[in-house]
Amino acid sequence: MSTYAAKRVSTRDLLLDAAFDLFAEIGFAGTTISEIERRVGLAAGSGSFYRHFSSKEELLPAAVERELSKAIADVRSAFPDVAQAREPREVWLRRMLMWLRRTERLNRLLLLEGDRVPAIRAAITSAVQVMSDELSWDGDPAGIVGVAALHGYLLFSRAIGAPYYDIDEDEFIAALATLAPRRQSETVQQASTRSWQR
Amino acid sequence: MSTYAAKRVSTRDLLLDAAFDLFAEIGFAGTTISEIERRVGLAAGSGSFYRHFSSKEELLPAAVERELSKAIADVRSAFPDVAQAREPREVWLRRMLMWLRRTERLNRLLLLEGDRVPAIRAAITSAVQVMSDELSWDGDPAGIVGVAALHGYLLFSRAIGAPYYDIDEDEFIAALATLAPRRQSETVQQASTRSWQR
DNA sequence: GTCTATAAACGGATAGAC
DNA sequence: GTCTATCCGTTTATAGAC
Repeated sequence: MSTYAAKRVSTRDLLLDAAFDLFAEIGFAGTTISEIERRVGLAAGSGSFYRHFSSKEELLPAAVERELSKAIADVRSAFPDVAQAREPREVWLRRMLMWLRRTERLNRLLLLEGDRVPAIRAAITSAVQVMSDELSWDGDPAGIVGVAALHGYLLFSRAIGAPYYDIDEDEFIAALATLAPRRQSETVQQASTRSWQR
Repeated sequence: MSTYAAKRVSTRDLLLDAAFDLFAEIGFAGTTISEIERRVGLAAGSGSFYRHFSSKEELLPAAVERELSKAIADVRSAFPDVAQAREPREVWLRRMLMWLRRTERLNRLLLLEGDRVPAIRAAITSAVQVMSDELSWDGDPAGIVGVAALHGYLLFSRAIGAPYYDIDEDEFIAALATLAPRRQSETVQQASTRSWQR
């Protein structure tokens, strides 16, 4: 009941955090209860975990739920009142990239376990929608293309262990920022001269 | 020795294919030898698998290697002599999307196990380079942005179980195709200083 | 709430008959 | 090359002392 007691993180929450880290890193199947216990300072292999959760399966949605709440809170505190902002495209792209980094493990878990566990897919998908709203992103096609590109860039840079096609982050954002929808009148002529054509 | 015998797929190759499917679907840790045996028609739980491979670990790089060979061969037969092609951006984007679909499971496996198994990361990364060359893609920044966007679109559409931000494939490609670098006069100042900025 | 001990099931791997 | 049978380590989960 004391202020101190209220501030100390419960073992249950520590377990949820450790479990989420492991699930996102190596997947649900590869994660053992023993490793989770070890990470929070419990004796590995003792069933102490089971005083807090009744099964490993029960842990998965609970860990996702907790991480989603934290991510949403973080987005709200990091980008308050961004709705009215009028800003250069590059600033917006950097903000989206920060957001994608913050939610990187959630997205990875979605990729890993989304198929197998529909509840996770639904929870993460709807939370992403909430955060998109917070970021005041109206979802125009050009914006979606930008976010998709950042998504791909981030995921594969991580997977490859080097910048995607050796383009560093600043270069990538700069390239994205200079892309804009062509006006109707320009389209035909420019289509035959651009550099992506061989 | 007979023509028929040469054409019949060996059990070893069936095992490699089944293993690859499972690894890409549910990951290495989540895949059991029993399930692999079941998929190729062997009795699940019998050690028949071990007449072909000495361990589960040995199976992983072998399965990736086989799938990489098949993917490269498919790309060559599907897009022969594309080097000289002059084509609209949208056609190029659709071709890249086809390629990404063909290599989707390889990319998923890279995401899943690349960190844990450097050999897989290296093999897939270098094969992707080979295929990029086959597709005669010079890797200009605008092109890389396009491929990254398609990558993100494809991966997350699959993970979400619906089109990414509810934009269907044709719309997405159309949006990508109409994006072009703004003219120098509009952006040269920002663009030239961006790379040095933090 | 955590520990020791242990049950029960599972998964990787081997031996030997056919 | 496949099967039955089995070994053994690991993992999930429970019981009971403190």
